[in-house]
Amino acid sequence: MIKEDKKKGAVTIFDVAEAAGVSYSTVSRVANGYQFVKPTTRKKVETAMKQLGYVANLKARSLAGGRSQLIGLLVYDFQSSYLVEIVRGIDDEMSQLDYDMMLSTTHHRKQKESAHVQKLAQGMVDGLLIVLPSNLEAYVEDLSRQNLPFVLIDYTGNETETINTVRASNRKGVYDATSYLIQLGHREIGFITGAMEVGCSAERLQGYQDALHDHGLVARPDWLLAGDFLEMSGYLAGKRFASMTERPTAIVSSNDVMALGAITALQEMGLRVPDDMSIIGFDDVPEASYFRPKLTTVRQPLQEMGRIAARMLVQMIKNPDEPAAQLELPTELIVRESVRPR
Amino acid sequence: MIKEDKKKGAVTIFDVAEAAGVSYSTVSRVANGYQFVKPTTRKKVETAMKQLGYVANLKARSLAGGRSQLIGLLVYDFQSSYLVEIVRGIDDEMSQLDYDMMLSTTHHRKQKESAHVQKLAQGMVDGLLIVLPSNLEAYVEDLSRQNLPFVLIDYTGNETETINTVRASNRKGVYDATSYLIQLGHREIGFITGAMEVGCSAERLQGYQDALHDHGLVARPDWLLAGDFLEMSGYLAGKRFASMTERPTAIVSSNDVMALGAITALQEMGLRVPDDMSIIGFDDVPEASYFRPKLTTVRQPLQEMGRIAARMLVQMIKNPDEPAAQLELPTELIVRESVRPR
DNA sequence: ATACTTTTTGCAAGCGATTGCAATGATTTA
DNA sequence: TAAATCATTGCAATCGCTTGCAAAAAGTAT
Repeated sequence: MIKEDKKKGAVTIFDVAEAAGVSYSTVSRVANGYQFVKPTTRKKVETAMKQLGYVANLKARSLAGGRSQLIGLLVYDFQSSYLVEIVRGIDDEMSQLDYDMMLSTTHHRKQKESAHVQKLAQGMVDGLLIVLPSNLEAYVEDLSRQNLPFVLIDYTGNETETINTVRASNRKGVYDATSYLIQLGHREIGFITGAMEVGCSAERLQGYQDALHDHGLVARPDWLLAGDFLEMSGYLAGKRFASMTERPTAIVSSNDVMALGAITALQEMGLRVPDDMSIIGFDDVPEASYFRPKLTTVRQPLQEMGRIAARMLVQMIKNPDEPAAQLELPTELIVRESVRPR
Repeated sequence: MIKEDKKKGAVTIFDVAEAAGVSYSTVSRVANGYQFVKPTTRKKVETAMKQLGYVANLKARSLAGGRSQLIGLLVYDFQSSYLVEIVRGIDDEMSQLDYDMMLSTTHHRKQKESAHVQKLAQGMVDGLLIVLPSNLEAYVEDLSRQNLPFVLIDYTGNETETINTVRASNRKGVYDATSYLIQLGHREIGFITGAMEVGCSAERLQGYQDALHDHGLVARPDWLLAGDFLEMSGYLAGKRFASMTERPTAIVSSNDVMALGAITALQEMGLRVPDDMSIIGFDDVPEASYFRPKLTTVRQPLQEMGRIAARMLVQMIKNPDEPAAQLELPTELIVRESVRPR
């Protein structure tokens, strides 16, 4: 009845205040769980809120300085399973922590990145989760200045000591994968790189090179093919490898999607995997185990990374003075069917 | 210089107004592309905005009644590829239309649905895109009352004439798939249903039954197994089919994920697909073509559905008087490797 | 130059919350 | 019983922006 007065449906704290016979500030305090409210008053207000179906207006709340229970999620793409997996982890955790997320996709348009960051920051989020390849310097400063908490996922850069990051052990993961191949008797091992503007690509390459070196092998430059994390580049690399007169007996790919592309290419060229060529990926995206042969790969705990980043962020939001942390999660070699002893 | 006065970084319209020597309302008008602003003034303001790096504060803007360029996206889950595909389409289109999206996942918690809807609606979005199984009555009324534009994706219900929906031809898709099997000589055809609380499940089942009927075949009740769209239920159905003494020669599954589960089960029981059993899915999620045997399936244009829904919504936002439309997109039979003539 | 339009601008009133500060009531202490 | 203390509550100012309304400026016709 009472609420029918107003034209538009929205029930405000004033409506609740009137219904409960208290002032609007008291309603606000109840809504925010402020401690100094007389229990009986609290009850009255809560009843009124329930009865009127009051829902806080986020824009107003966060404009006035409160929390919006909204975090921003900035990713560069949404097509790759890699990102979807991370987002799944984030979504899962955030939804348990009662946060919603605002998703912004830059679609690789570099110039848009910092505009997006600005928009989100000045916008309405309590914190930011960022999965972007690089170009960080452009907005990190802005963010710190506005002291908006943020966590970088899978970012690999230098001056990282003062900011929160969550990543996987890229170097070690590839190092282990390469060592595994070597233990299986492989001596001629090729490598497909990721997009080199992304920090982790260099780390993975390093893992490959270190492993060869530590086992007394030398990396042949012609077996180091440049990829960009997309399937097509893996496919092309596969074609290249297949048509070499001296070809390696095993290949390490900087991610699963390229590995899958490479296998397709190899098969098209009449080579069998793993009989004629072993291949190992990185990430362990869902497709890796659907594909036949099932892909042997280095699992990066993507969902877990998302979850942890989410928790870190909420932690930062609650306590902004928390010192920054850099987490590196362990990777794990998942043995399936795409590798065979030499 | 000027902006350094303020403690916090945020540049407001007041700062811009001062720098440009005009009133704040003028700045607001320029920011919103209002027509009655003298060109020279507009230029001055724009220069000042650029120089100070002004970014509109969304919360304030939408609180005051403006647009937020934000749409809400309500899904019940984020684990299935089916939803991810739809979201991909939406993201793609929305980002071109310069909207951001706020993602809320209900994680199947029914009671949370309407709370989420409320939150988003009272929150700050200009419109809502909803992918939820059912339970619609609970909030559709709320939405209409607040006249917040919204579009339902893949919703199948009755009283749908007054609301915007985008869906695929579920019945026809399964009808075609079943007919295809029949044309290939199959006479004994099993079926795995989806979760029956979801509207499209009934439609798909109907398609199966209609096809059998139209070809003079009768549906055997013991070949109609209940699934819930998740892989495990497909797997269990596969086991059931495999262990029947009289088993069908082909199976139609209400979605791909269950079909994949069923194939796994059949293989485990020593049956070859498609040699001993043909199977056909629905959706055409990415996994369908990675799997071996590659899955023959009915493609539902998921990304396209997302894109179209996005466009419809933006249309509604711009012109709220637009009449509601119900779009049904055609499905398409994708022939791969999991079906063989009887 | 005067009166009348038509553009451009500025002021002020919200939008729906949060919060510091002051006032009220209740409870203790002396 | 008065004074002092502490939990409760209310008022008013703010957050940054949109917009109706009225005043100022510019342009036209007389």
